[in-house]
Amino acid sequence: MDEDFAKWYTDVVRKAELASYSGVRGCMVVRPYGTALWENIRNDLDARFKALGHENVMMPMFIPEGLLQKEKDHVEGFAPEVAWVTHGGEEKLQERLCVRPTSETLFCDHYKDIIQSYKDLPKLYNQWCSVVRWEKTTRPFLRTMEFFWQEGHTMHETAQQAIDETEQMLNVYADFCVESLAIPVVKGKKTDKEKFAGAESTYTIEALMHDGKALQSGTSHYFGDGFARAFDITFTDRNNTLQYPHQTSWGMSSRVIGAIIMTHGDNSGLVLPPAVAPVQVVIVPIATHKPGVTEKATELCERLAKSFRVKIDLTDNSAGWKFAEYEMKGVPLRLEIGPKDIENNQCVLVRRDNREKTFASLDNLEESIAALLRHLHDALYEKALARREEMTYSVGSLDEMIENAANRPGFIKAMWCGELACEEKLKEVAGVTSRCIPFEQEKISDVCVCCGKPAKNMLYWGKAY
RNA sequence: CGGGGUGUAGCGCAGGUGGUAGCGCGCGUGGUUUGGGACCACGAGGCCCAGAGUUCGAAUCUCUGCACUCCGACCA
Repeated sequence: MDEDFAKWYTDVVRKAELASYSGVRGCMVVRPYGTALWENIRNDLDARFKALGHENVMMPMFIPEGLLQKEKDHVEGFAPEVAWVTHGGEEKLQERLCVRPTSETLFCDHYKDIIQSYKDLPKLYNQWCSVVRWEKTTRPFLRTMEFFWQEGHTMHETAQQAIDETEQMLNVYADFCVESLAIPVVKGKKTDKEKFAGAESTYTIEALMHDGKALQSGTSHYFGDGFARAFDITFTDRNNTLQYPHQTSWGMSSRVIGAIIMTHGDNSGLVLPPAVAPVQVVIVPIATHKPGVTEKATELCERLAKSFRVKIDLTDNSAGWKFAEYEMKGVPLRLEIGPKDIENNQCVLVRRDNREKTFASLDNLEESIAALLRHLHDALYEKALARREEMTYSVGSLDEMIENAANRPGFIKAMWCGELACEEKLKEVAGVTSRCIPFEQEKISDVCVCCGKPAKNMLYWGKAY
């Protein structure tokens, strides 16, 4: 994986059977294993959203051109990458329809109809869907023309409530990454240059991949009342005066699957965090030709299925083949059971992350497995965190920035004056973009790394996917 | 969208001085195996990316597309 990270990545996607290329440029077939992984991610996140009062809806996949154009910054941001439907059957359409690249405009159009009074607020909607962006270059999960995601769109009585929602949802994403994906993230705010088209402010969680490149893993936007004004959404407030509601949107996409691959994967393939792994324990019976082995292993599988996502492999592939196969697929725990184990009322448990083997009694096996899965999750997180720390460093001067950006992959911490010109210059001379203004600030120096004028903030810089 | 690379069996590749194709893995059947990618036998599988051109004849030569891929620029 160190020689050619890009090839390693696409090999893992293919060999672990997450996705295949399709006949459609830039679009992938998400295979059953990849789909099961996405479903687990989705169910986990969905429960977190619903616990906070959000409701799921389903919007149309088409946006009439006129609707898309209502908010100026928004259309300018997305116009270059939308797909247009111009014909219905043989008939040319009166008005072109774009295939949604994101659904702010559709939600606004609908909110206009259903929001009349402060009593109608807040509206906390979310949808799970796919969207299309006409990307120039694509890679499975990281950037595809059609991708899968959820987009939350909420409307609030006051600016403060909307700001609170924006921050709350960013925290939901960050907690999800840590608790379910074992991926450490940096929480922060995007600079104006990097913020979402039409947003007042954009918040982000940034993760660092194995190769030192950053991956934006979730994002949450505060819109103020910009869209509400553009779409003429108004409500009567508690003092019987007409107001514009305040809005947010937030999204996390199937791209996080890319983050999982590039955060935890190793030379043997994928390594999946137990919380979302389609198979948490794979049972490999040994010497199935010996009497009783298959029966005992099957019985064990049925028993464990009550507590874990478990699979038994009874194919006649060799044991060694199965070991390699499930390592490639990132299954967190392998359970081996053979004639010798059966005699001793035990089995062998092997961790995917460090291949550590332990003999476990069949009597309290559920506890042993649960503990190992917990330890594995923690170990994945600690390892990823340690690597991120190792690859995060500070620079104080422009020369140092250029030198390090070229030779040392990772997050680069540096002070910034707040000017767009400096961001553009750093992009040009060092090839780095601002990842975020982290909530956890630290003072490296008093002056901007680029222009030397007084600095406003410390930023994370880096090369991004 | 700019620069490079690659398109031949499911996958990885070879072949190519023009004469309709081969290897390894995988796949099917039968058998022997099974604690780190087992083995034997038989077998199936290809408009050689697409279109046009040159030619008696094109997988091979010439154009033109398209797809994938890597490196930039742009974006979740």
